[in-house]
Amino acid sequence: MQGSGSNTSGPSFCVTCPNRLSGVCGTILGPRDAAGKQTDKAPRFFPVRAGGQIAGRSQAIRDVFVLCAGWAFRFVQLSDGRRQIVQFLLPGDILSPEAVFEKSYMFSVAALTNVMVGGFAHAGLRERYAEDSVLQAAISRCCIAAIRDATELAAVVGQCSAEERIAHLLLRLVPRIAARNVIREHSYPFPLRQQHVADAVGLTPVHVSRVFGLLRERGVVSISEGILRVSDMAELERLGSLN
Amino acid sequence: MQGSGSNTSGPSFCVTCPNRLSGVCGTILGPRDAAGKQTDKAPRFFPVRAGGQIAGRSQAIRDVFVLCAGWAFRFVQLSDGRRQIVQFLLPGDILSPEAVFEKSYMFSVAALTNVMVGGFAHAGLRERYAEDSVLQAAISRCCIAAIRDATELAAVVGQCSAEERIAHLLLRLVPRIAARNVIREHSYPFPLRQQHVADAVGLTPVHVSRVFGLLRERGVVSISEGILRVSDMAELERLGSLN
DNA sequence: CGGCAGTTTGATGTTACTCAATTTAAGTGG
DNA sequence: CCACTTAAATTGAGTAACATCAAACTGCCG
Repeated sequence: MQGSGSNTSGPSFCVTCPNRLSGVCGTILGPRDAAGKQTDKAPRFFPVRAGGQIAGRSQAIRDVFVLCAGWAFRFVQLSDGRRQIVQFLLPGDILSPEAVFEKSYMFSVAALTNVMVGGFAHAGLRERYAEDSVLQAAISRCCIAAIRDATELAAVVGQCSAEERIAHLLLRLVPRIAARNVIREHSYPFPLRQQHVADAVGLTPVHVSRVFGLLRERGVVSISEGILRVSDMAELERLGSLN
Repeated sequence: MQGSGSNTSGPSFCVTCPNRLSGVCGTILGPRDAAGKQTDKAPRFFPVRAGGQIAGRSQAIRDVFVLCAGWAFRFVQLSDGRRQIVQFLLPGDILSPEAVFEKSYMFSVAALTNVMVGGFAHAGLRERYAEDSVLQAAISRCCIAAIRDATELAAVVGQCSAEERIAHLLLRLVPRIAARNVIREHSYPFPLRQQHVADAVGLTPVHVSRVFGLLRERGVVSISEGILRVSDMAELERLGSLN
């Protein structure tokens, strides 16, 4: 894990993030201690720069991390440099739900933008997990969501065309972004490079560029200056919905 | 769910299956009642014919199913007929770990061969889940494994060539088959049609046939009469291992 | 023997990849 | 604020991998 260990007192991110994981954050956070001093219950906060790795596969787990601010992504790294991005992480998301149960990370996580992560001591969390049924339920939901998302990704990547894959990615991302942040109606902050999109849907960046070009010409979506504009949601759904 | 509701008394499958899920089975099974009469704790047994559907997406969950005998597979069905097989299920496997927590199935499950499934009443299981920490741990392991497998599948399908994908599939399957059943050294029962392989790795059946042809010529693996022979495990690992 | 499901093979088409050049955007230091 | 530098996106041409279509072949069962 890179980034200094100094503890800028973290923003109270969980109060303000109305996403599916707020339950987890709210529960885990519990007693918000003075200045992020690590106790069994209060988290430590770490800043990580864009591009920096936050967790690596097979690395021993000391903390369970929650993303407080910025974007990150979970990915599988192959030995020859290829990588599959499995999930983009937004504020409030747990970086890696398996961290609660396992001894080492199964996948890697890296920062997409500059981020702030909150780390909860693994041991302390396990203790509370045993007693706290609300926490259990939250983590369960989280794991189930991870199963659903990973399975759906496999289906999309295995069965769908380039256009469908990209549409699906955007379709899943938009409501999650919207729950946190909207620029204007139908405009969302979108810090991904085309390389990220490519790694997430199993295409090359140049092909991603071509598909985005087509979608732009057809007036479906357009991306510029880090902003995603959805002009034709119906068409996007037609392309990217699995059902 | 098809298959008659009559209860042939199920085989005591869990005693004999030394796989990662035996813990779950052993725990869930608990009191093995007289003749499969449904109580809160004892399972009901259902036979399902090859090809028959066992669970369907969005279907309400009444039972949590465990595969007792035969092969099955979990898959995502797209509206236009395409499907992605997400996992092949062997005796001892839970058909769908999310069934413990959710109200409806997220994915579909079908029988590959004739199978016998054991169904545990969802309500009863939930009750026991709240109290039984061994059961909780077993289900957690199961969910974590599902996350790992689905994520790895997404990575393979998203990033790897046809040959690599097929090698990976076999590589993951062989130890699981071996834990239950081996014909001779390096020979394993393998009931999959090439269509199943195709749906599992995101290729067409004819391309699967070609790749199998190559692998056979190169003396890596060969399949005939429902038996998979692995002649060159080292090469299979070189091709199919993610690391 | 005939029919059927599954596999194999060949010929051809399409999608997406590769390589390389160009344009645009985003920083950076003067 | 502007020249300079670098990263990202776009565009074009050629190619490889896989899909599609169709026919032939195999083993199996009635």
